[in-house]
Amino acid sequence: MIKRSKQRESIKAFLYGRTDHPTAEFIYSHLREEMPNLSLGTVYRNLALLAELGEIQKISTGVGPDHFDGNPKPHNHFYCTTCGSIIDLEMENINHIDELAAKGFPGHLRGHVTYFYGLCPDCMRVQMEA
Amino acid sequence: MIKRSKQRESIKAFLYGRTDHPTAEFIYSHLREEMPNLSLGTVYRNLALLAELGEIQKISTGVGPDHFDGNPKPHNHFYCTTCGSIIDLEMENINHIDELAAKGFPGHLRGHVTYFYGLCPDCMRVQMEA
DNA sequence: TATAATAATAGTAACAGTTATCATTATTAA
DNA sequence: TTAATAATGATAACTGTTACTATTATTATA
Repeated sequence: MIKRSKQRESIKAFLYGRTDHPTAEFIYSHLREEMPNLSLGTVYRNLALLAELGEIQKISTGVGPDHFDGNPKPHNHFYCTTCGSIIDLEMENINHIDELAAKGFPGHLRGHVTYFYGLCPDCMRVQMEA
Repeated sequence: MIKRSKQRESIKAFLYGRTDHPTAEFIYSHLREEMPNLSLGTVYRNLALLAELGEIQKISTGVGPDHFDGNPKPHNHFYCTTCGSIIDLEMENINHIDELAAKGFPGHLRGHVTYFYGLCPDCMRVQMEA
């Protein structure tokens, strides 16, 4: 049985109020300005819970810390290999790749995770100037 | 300037001799039977180097430890969410998704990482029996 | 509205996986 | 054969995350 908490609601509101994809640490350090005794463990615990409930998304690139997305609707992400930021991609969906993968595979394929990588617009600009 | 080493060659030979996708720890504990004073750091160091040289592949699912693939040719992987094993998929290539993603993206897209997930054949069998 | 049950918290310790340090050893160019 | 230096083993340190526990907050119900 889930009981509401100020902390969880703040975390959710924080994520819903932005379109970037902050890390647990980032969320923690920002919310702490308003809730000085918020605990990092609480942030992790609630991010995991919210992701499990399908209210937010967890993004694990395998490089550096996980990022979190306040938008729970399925969409693709871009990862900048220079600054580490995550950016939403507006592109047609690619779910047909699941059929391609499932064809002839003897297990049970449930889905896929994809992220695209390269240089984000900001880092591209910096590189041009140098 | 790269100097050869017994350790690196053993690691490479170990990976080239199998079609599964062992972790650094697995490689370490197996090679240690023949090289009792092999160090785990050496395994990590060489796996990173070999991956950088493009002689092997590093697979980061974001869940648990990284896995390594002795086959450096691009191909797709399946990750079993029950036992954690990584399996090669034989499927047509999906590089066209890069064009879909790059279309209208203002940064520089260099590529993508995809892994498919679900239940591997072994875990599926176990589940059937239960 | 008061109480009792229990979910959630803060603070902290512990953990997994990996990388860094550094004195010693192995490889290789000259 | 020697000198330069890349690689090693052993271990410490690090990053990101999860687990533990006593205390506090929330909520169902009396």
